[in-house]
Amino acid sequence: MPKRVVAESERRRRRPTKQGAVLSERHIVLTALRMLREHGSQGLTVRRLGLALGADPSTLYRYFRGMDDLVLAVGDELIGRAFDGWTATGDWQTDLRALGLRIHRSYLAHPQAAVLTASRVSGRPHEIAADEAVLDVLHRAGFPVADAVRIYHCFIDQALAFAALDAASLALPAAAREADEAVWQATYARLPESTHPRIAAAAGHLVAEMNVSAYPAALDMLIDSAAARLGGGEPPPGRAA
Amino acid sequence: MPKRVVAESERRRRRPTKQGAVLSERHIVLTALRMLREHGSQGLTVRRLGLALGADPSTLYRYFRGMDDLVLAVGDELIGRAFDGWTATGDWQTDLRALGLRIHRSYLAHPQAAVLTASRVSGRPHEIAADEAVLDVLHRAGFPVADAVRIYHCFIDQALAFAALDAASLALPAAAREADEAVWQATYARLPESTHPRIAAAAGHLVAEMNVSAYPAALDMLIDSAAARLGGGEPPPGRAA
DNA sequence: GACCTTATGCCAACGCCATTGACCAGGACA
DNA sequence: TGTCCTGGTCAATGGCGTTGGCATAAGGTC
Repeated sequence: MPKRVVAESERRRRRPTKQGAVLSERHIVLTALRMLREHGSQGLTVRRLGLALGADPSTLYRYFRGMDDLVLAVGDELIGRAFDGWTATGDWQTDLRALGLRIHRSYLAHPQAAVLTASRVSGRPHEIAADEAVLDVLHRAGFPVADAVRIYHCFIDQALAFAALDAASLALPAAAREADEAVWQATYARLPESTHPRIAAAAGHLVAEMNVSAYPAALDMLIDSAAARLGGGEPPPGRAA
Repeated sequence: MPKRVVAESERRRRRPTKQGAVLSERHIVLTALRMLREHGSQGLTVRRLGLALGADPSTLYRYFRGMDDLVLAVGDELIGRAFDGWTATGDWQTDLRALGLRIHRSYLAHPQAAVLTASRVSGRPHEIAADEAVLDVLHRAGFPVADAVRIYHCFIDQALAFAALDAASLALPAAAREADEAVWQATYARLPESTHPRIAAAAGHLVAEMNVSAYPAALDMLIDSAAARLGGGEPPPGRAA
């Protein structure tokens, strides 16, 4: 039993598996991502992963403390991908918007993985780099540090929170997802005006609106509000109760 | 095997269980809620639920199609509670803020349940009532229907998304949660200024800020932005890519 | 190239889990 | 009182994560 997992950087002996595969943290993470895509967010199991890797399931525990540890590593991979090839333009609103959309898009590219990881904090390298980048954009925009931290907090949580939410519906198996959309059409569009006047009045708009993500609009509202505060010299909203 | 679950309203024979308990949908939902609190978000299992109810585990399938169906019912219970005792004041900003905070608070009162339910759409009665209430507030505020729908979408998704995100950290078992916070202190506060200047400069603020929810501030920013649009006559932000 | 250490892969087993089909007790209603 | 069928129980199936013990070959040293 693996009392302690060996850190990837200190790994020396890369013994091939019975079926000839050579394992590594990254190889396992990428395989996990593929399995999540193919089998859904419930479909990542140690046994299946072992099968896909050509290794005994228990071998995983030489690389990760358990399933949960692996999931965090998968999440960090997604954050890392969001920043691939990004460079700051110098205009903070443009940069913030681009970063938000990149994070959101990166998670939604792997909805089944995003469901498991988007609400987790790992403290892994890519995550830290992302935080530094956002704080840097706000600093250059001229926000005092206290305001920058508050806006940063709203920004990063909003991005992750919407990623998790939007991923959840994308990650549903096709059948369930169509059922969900059918619920919107069938349930909401059919509510009588007498009991649900606002829904009835908005039914057409709702069906169209609810099939796309609200994140871009919500992000723009956040940036708008921050910009107004920066211009007017007021502090950003504090936190209520 | 229960090919079809009998609707609660059509249930007639309430046969007591071997151990004398009388079951109902709501009783099961409330028990599930209690078990989630006591055993964590992974701790809701059919077997344990049966034990807690004083019934055979398989009995659950007479009331819900499966675990997933039960989870949706638990979620609707939480939405319902958010609206308990709420009445509109007529001031749309006040009302919207109150509703957002109520939803957020209701989910966070049961973090382990919120993790499972906050990103799910059920189409159940309480959920529909909530949608009607929000649309009604926006309508009375004077937003044209298209704008109202877009703001409603941002509002409801942001509330649920933050609820899910914040619940996730609250729902961690005490040990893991302290480890998470320790990561913040240890990892972030210790990053050298040379490689992570912005994090280093903001370290003190970060440690304080990251332990509370960003939702109230994010909500205020959303309302601010909507108010500016209403005043200025501009439409709210559309959706980008 | 031989030897030693030990990292790393494999095996078997444990105790969970959700779900199902067959069965039957007993409440509802005629 | 007799019939029907809801809503309980029981037993079984095939999965799951995780662990302890073991075997073996990789890498370092001489």
